[in-house]
Amino acid sequence: MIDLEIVREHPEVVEANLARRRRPEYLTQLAAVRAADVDWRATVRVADELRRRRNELSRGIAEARAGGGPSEALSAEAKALPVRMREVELREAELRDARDRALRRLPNLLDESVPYGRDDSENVVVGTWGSPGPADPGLRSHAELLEGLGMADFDRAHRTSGAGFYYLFGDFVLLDLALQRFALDLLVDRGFTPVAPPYVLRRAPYEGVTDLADFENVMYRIQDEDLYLIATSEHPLAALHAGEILDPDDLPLRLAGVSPCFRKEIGGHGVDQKGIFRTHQFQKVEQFAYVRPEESAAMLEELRANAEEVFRRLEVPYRVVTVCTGDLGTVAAKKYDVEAWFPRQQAYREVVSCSNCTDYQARRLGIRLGKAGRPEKQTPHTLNSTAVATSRGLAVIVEQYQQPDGTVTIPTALRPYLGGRDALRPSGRPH
RNA sequence: GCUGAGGUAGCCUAGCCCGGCAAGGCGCCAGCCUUGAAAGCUGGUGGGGUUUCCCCACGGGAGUUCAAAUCUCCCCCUCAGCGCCA
Repeated sequence: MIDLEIVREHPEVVEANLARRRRPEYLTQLAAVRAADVDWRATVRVADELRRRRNELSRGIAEARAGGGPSEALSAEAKALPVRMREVELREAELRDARDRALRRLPNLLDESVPYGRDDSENVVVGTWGSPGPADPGLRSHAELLEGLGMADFDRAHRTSGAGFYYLFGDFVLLDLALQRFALDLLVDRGFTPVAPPYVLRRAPYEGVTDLADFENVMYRIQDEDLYLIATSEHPLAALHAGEILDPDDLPLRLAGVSPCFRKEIGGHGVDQKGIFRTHQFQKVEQFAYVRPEESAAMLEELRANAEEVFRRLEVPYRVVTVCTGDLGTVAAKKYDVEAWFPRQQAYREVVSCSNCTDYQARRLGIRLGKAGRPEKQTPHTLNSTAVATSRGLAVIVEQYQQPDGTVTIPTALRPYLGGRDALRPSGRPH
């Protein structure tokens, strides 16, 4: 959530920033926040005065009784006060709630370097690596290849669990684990601490890490429980320090989350729907960092460099885009996507999302900076980035490394994790 | 799931039975002292406001009352023991 102080002191700055997101309702919401805040402050004064008088009378009654004197006159006035107070305090609470609800719905302030644009077609390419191969009509989709190898069964999974789920088999399962371990080792080398987080979160901490629309559209809820399946380990990693005071000397904190991810909304249409590119469930190794405010811009580049390094070592061509103002999510101030080259589709598709959430997440979670015994008002920044998601990461490897005979060569970087296997070959799993 | 104990400021704790301005310790900040530091001493150390003062804040909410940390009701969370369990 945006700092209320900034809204009060520099409303024109906030307004100009929100306007860049090209959603007029944000400006309406901002106006609502400001109006409710002004009214709230005025109402607080009235309520304060009533409470002051009541406290004064209460003390008078207590003193009169202690001195054995009469207190009836005071009591008479005191009895009349609560009626008026109830009314004013109700108004005070309503205004505060209205202000806070509207404030929480406002998106993060955009970083100045975010390009202005309408939608993902106006994201700006900031780097490419490797060269996409020429179009080849003989190339097969990853789903087709995996089924041919006996390493995935989508049809049965659709019957047991619905579209968006899958069974994986044999060496492909080992490849999945190898890819996770490969990414994790790379991060550990670079100072990250691996974290196995809880796969469910309560609603209260969850509201701190994401916006409310996600509860309707994205998250699976456990029936009759106040628990939601995580959509990414970013969420439990952000909630990890909710309500705490972090020592700036301990920052930056680099965490590498490993977990399955569950998402109801998997959206979109396009070629090769079948497979593991868009799924309700996948594994992900996630980078997460808590940093001092002045460090977050540099940390965003660090996380991005790590994500790029994963795909370089896998020798998968990719490009990096800066997500434009119209396509940026609520929580991020700036975001890069890494898009890997899918040769059959002849297209770059998103495989990594790398975000600087600045103080937006941390403030909602009640995280502050401070030394022991000396909490400060300043809020740390949080950042997150995919290292590798082993749905899309696997999909692109299969497409990129497919051979004419239907086998799939294993990237050199992953072979040490696979006991010397150099290819996925038909497993002979009976159908 | 059952039983019990708890939730008070950055941390730890008292107050609750018996309603009347939230006490104390640690940590932290400042000052004094000191060559310097420690110790010691003094003051300060939650949020807000129209800032000599006032209001709010004791897990959350409702109620009783002139007045609630304190009494009543509902809910949430944590810990311990028991039960169940890979």
